[in-house]
Amino acid sequence: MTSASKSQQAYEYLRARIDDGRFVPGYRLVLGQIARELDVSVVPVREAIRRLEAEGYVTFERNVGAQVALIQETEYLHTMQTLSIVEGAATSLSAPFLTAEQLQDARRINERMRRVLDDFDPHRFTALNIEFHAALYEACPNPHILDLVHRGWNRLNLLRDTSFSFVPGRAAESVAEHEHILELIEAGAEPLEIELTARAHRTATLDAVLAFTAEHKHPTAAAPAAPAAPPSPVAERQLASTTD
Amino acid sequence: MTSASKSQQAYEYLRARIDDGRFVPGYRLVLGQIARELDVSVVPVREAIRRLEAEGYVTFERNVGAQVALIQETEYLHTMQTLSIVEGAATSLSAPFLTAEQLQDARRINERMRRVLDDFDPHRFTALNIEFHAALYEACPNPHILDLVHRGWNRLNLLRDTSFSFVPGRAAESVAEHEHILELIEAGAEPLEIELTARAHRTATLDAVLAFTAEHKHPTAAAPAAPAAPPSPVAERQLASTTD
DNA sequence: CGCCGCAAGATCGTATATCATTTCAGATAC
DNA sequence: GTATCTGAAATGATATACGATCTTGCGGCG
Repeated sequence: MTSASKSQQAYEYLRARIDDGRFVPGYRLVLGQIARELDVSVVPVREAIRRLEAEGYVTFERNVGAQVALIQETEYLHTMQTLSIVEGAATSLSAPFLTAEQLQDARRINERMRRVLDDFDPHRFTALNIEFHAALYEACPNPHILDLVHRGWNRLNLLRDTSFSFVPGRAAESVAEHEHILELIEAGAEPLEIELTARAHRTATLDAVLAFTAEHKHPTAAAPAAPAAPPSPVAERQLASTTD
Repeated sequence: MTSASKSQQAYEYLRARIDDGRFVPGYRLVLGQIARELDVSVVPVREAIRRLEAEGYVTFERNVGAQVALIQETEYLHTMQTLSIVEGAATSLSAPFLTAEQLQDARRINERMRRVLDDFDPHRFTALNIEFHAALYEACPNPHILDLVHRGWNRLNLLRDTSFSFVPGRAAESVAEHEHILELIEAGAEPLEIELTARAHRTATLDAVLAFTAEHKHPTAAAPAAPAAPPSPVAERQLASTTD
């Protein structure tokens, strides 16, 4: 049994370490060193890094080398906004194909999330959250959109373990909104309504995180132009302000 | 002046040939042969192909080689649907940032499209169409979404030169819808309205192409399950039927 | 004291060489 | 006549080697 190619091994090795945070953003990826660790030559490692580069996981500079992609301040905003759009679409497109059984599964996952609320474990809650949403959008018949959703979630993983660690109240709201989405799908609601509800669900999390961090951020590094911004649609303004 | 790296050269070489159709889908990419043509060794060519693979332009099988990605029957549908979603979002997000001048530019492009209608040149019309839409979405502040739109257009390029070659009446409708979108933006319409209008614009093209091909397709290869399907929302049903 | 230039080390870029796998033609057996 | 086996040719996979480029630290000079 010939194992996977060295190139593939290297890809998986790097990808795993980037995903779980052992290689933090900015971490320098030295070809020779990685090759030695894997006991291969540098050629397959280079190929793996090319793939990761094309996927946005690492940045590469000629004659300088690769490093785990740096995330800007605004990266979280952009990722969440993008995900809100593609996930909303995927959920809506997926809805007509969900069987009663699959909807039951989703509801069971949401029930487990509700129980986790009592003895709150952000990591577990986030894992269930992914499971719940995946159950709703995986039936999307358009593979491109599905791929975009997966990429969005992956990128989100890079950014921080979970949004729910930061915003206390958000988890409970989230469970309630999940139930609402389930009801819409079961009732055979208009696709657009499902899409916009799913989108709003994500946007609400984004807004909650932004509002929370805006309040709790180190006052030393306070926002320069908006010392006491009103709390409402934070996301929209923040995203707009990142045009530079 | 050191030129771009060999790896980059190879990437651009292949990409150009895939984009303009000299390398048709299914075309076998033999490493050694390409390396000889470019007068480089195979290593940089391999790296280039890894990038193209990650971007979906080529498929790769171990110990067998690479070929230009094959497009399934449904690929056009999926690409257009995905593009309708991300382009709609990008246009909507971009709208608030468009200056009066930029809107003027877009309108001028649309006027040129209108003039092309008289002496119809599908290729030229398509080029202007890209220009028009780019003018409207390029101001989108979210780089991820912008990237998705670009990828969508690129993939569309691979599929066929233009949708407008196929559907006679669609070009004129398209120009009219462009004008409508411009008016919405100028009037400062709700973001959601802009988004859905831009989305519907693309969906309408998709529907027109589907309806046209359904009618004019070789009767020998007729649709198996829907011999005389009603004409209305073709796209939705077609997309649904591709779940397999 | 700080800036500039130079040299050494680190790292990347590419070519070449060798091994592994696949493919396919031709031969052989049934 | 067909099927299966076999071996050579084509191609991909990886390792090694060497030259190119960048980074860094040290020493001289203003």
